[in-house]
Amino acid sequence: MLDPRLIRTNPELVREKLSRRKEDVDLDNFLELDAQRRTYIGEVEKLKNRRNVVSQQIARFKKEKKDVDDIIKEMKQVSDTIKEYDDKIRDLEQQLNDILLSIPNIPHDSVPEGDSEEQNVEVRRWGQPKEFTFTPKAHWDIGEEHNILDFGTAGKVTGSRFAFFRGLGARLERALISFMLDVHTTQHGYVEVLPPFMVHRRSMIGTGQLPKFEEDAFKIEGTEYFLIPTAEVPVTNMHREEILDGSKLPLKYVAYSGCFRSEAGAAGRDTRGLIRQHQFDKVELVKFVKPETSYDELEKLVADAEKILRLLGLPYRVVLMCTADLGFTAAKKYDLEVWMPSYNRYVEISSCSNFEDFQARRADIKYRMGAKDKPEFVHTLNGSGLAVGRTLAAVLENYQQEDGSVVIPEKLVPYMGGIERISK
RNA sequence: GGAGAGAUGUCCGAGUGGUUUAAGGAGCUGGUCUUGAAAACCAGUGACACCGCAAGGUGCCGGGGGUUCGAAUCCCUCUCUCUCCGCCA
Repeated sequence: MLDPRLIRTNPELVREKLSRRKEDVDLDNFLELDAQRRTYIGEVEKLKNRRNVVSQQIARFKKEKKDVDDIIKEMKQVSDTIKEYDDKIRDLEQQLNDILLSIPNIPHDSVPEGDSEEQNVEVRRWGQPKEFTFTPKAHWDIGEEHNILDFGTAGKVTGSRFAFFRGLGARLERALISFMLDVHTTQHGYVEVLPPFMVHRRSMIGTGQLPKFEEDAFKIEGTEYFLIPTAEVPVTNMHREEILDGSKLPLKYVAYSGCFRSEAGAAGRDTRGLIRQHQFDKVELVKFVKPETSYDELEKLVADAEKILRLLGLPYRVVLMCTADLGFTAAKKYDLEVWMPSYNRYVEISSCSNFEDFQARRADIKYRMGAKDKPEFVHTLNGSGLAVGRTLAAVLENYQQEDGSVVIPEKLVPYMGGIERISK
């Protein structure tokens, strides 16, 4: 959510900044309703003041046994008008809020302008894609060969875009989760959280998944609960409607969760394998920071996520998203893309964003330095550290051997109970 | 799922329709006293949000709605917490 005051006082600036997203945003309606709202508030507050004053007068007069019928009759009138204006204001505020919730975040000035993913900018690469002496297999073939991934049975039991992990596949998934959590808690200072996998509507609005993208989410029938599409939602909303102690910032959390995405519109892409599933595991990093540090914190967040790929020895690159590929809520976003041999290209495995105060406004998360200071909105950030299913896919593909076996990355061996290789 | 109890300012806690539209205490800030501190005493201080250039005003006693000239107080509804029962990993 943008600052309504900024829109009111400097609509041209907002318009110009938003135009970099190549999206048409109508601010005129907002400005019009906003002006109306303030007019009504001015009127109704005058009346309320009169009501308060006269109410006390009535009490006094009654005590003195004076006649108050006329005043009460008049006050009835005033009261009705107040109700009328309050209704009007409520209605206007509802409309204004709906508009505010549907306006995307303003891109940071350092974000390149673009109208498609073509204009995303590669920032750096790490590692060399391995030269295979044979034709590398796709991870779903490797997985089925070793009977560690089973998509067919998942189709029978649930439907398409679900998977069974079994045997060493299940163990590898679990090993990756533990490994990532351990690195982020012990080396990067994050506090581990295991959140609810369902949240109510207000939380989904708080982080920006709703109201615009309801068709992407799974909703539990007969309840107001949504399956979380990412741990970002419950973890960011942990501090909703709170005023945090500024001296305790930044707050850093790492959370494992299952993630559930319907992505109704995305059918047809990446239909095979683990890349695009309705349910997947993710280890998510979330930070609450002071505004002046948020861009430094974003760089650190990216580095923390990169660390996992480095420790696993998976080649990757970092890409800065252009304005068209930012998503609704981010002011700036980097993607980490891991090398996937069967795709013969880099594939997104993490997305790290600074939302500035966009989510903080929606979820009402503030901080205060001293007891006398005014509370201010925090900046929130998050990033995958990493998407676990895709990491498993990347491990299978990058570590496959000519004989069909898969070598377990050194750092994962302790988490695999000493197993160094998956083979038949 | 059933029954009951509760939700008040930073904290504790009073307050069942109007004589301060949040008492009293703690805390916090300043002062007196003291070599210093504590204690005591005196004074001040009540989150937060909105409107306004400002003065000031308005809202806020878990959320929302209603009754009334007037609601923390009465009514409806929702949420959460606690206790007991049922069910259950």
